[in-house]
Amino acid sequence: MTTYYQINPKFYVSVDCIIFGFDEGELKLLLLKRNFAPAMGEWSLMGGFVQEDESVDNAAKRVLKELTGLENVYMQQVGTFGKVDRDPGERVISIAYYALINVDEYDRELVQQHNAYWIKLDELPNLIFDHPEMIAKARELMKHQASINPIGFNLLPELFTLTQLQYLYEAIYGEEIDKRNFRKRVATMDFIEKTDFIDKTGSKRGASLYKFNDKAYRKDPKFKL
Amino acid sequence: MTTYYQINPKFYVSVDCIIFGFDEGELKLLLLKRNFAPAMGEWSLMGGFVQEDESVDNAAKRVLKELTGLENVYMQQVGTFGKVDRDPGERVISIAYYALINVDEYDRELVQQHNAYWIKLDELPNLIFDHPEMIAKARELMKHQASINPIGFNLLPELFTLTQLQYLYEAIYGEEIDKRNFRKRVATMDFIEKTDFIDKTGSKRGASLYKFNDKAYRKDPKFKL
DNA sequence: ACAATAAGTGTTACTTTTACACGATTAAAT
DNA sequence: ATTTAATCGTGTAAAAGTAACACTTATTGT
Repeated sequence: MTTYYQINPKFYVSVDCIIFGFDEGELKLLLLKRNFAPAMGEWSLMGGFVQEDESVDNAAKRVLKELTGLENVYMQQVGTFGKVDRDPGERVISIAYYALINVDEYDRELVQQHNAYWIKLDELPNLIFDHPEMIAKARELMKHQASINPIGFNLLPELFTLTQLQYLYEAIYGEEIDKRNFRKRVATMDFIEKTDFIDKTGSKRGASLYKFNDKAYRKDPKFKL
Repeated sequence: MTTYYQINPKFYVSVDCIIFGFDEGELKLLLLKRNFAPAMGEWSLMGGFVQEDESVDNAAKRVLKELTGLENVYMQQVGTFGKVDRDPGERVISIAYYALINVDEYDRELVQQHNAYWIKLDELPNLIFDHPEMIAKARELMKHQASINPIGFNLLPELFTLTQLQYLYEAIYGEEIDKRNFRKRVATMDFIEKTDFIDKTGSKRGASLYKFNDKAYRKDPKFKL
């Protein structure tokens, strides 16, 4: 079409996914022990190259689906990493996204095929390239967004106890939260609804199960935890 | 080197700059009335293509310098815009950055050569492509960052009155601020230092001029306005 | 029946935020 | 010389929000 663009160089563009899960009271990331080139044998985020026919956002969704089988997952762009030598093989500009998934629901077979494992956030191995920087930025961003938007529920099953919710937020913030103050705040948010179901697995007494009501949230979207 | 990458497509990658200035009590953006292709005659952000030998961040700095002559400017990445058809001419993936500059200091001749003008934020013209979306996101991000980091001072001259500082934050937040409460908060931040200079241009009485002391800030980096 | 375990529940002190009005100073006009 | 006009600079009190803190309840397993 125009000749305007042609004097400029073109680049490989990739996406990298920081996939958060919440399991056994801890935040974890789904990481690849690479059994493919480049950097075979090393740990990395799940990534892939943007293709001609897809937006960058859709590339991130595709890459997440390739690993987990999941669609309609909450994802957020973290930032673009564009140092000249960030990938020692070739120049690649990469856009990082984070995803919040429920660890009960992903496709275990696909994950195994990719040689991916859930690793606790405080036990991360060495990772290739600038992936540690991507993770650090994703963590900060997720922490901030989770404090003012009800996105944490993406990490929980549909029904959850208040104790589970509190442990999740303690993991996100990296600090303990007072139980009574936490429950007081939850009580102000009508979209966190008590159900008639009881969870008996966590205690002898049993704990009420709650659910997040998205429709009620959108009527009065005020969230703070 | 490896053949691993070669099956993947490459893309033009550009940067677009949302350049904020503060003048006559209002926030403004430096926008181009394009006298070049494509979209000649229309309004746009200042942009440019990433080159082989520069990081994406450095491309943004270069593009800002091409228009304003300024270096060492506060810039922040806003996000990456990667829809397939966002540029109708060719597929271009663009990374938006915002910059905060002091309107007393840019190179007026360069700006004139580029046919660029300062436009009030609430009087923006129609802009090409997804530039309005970039601006909206930059504004939100800048507002948030300016509330918790002392970056607003980049928009002011080295010496400023408290009234100027207040008007700046009113412009950033889009709402009025109580004068006494504002000054009380400023008084808690020792790195906003009163100087012996008096500004007589704004009032008959004269107002003390203050300056931001970066070294003092770094000793006790707590900012909130 | 009692021991063990997690669930559930209010009050008080403290901190932060908000609302609000007038005298001081000086240049310019009369 | 006096008045006018304009912005600068200052404190208090009420309200809202946040933080600290400990015991009873319900149930299962021994």
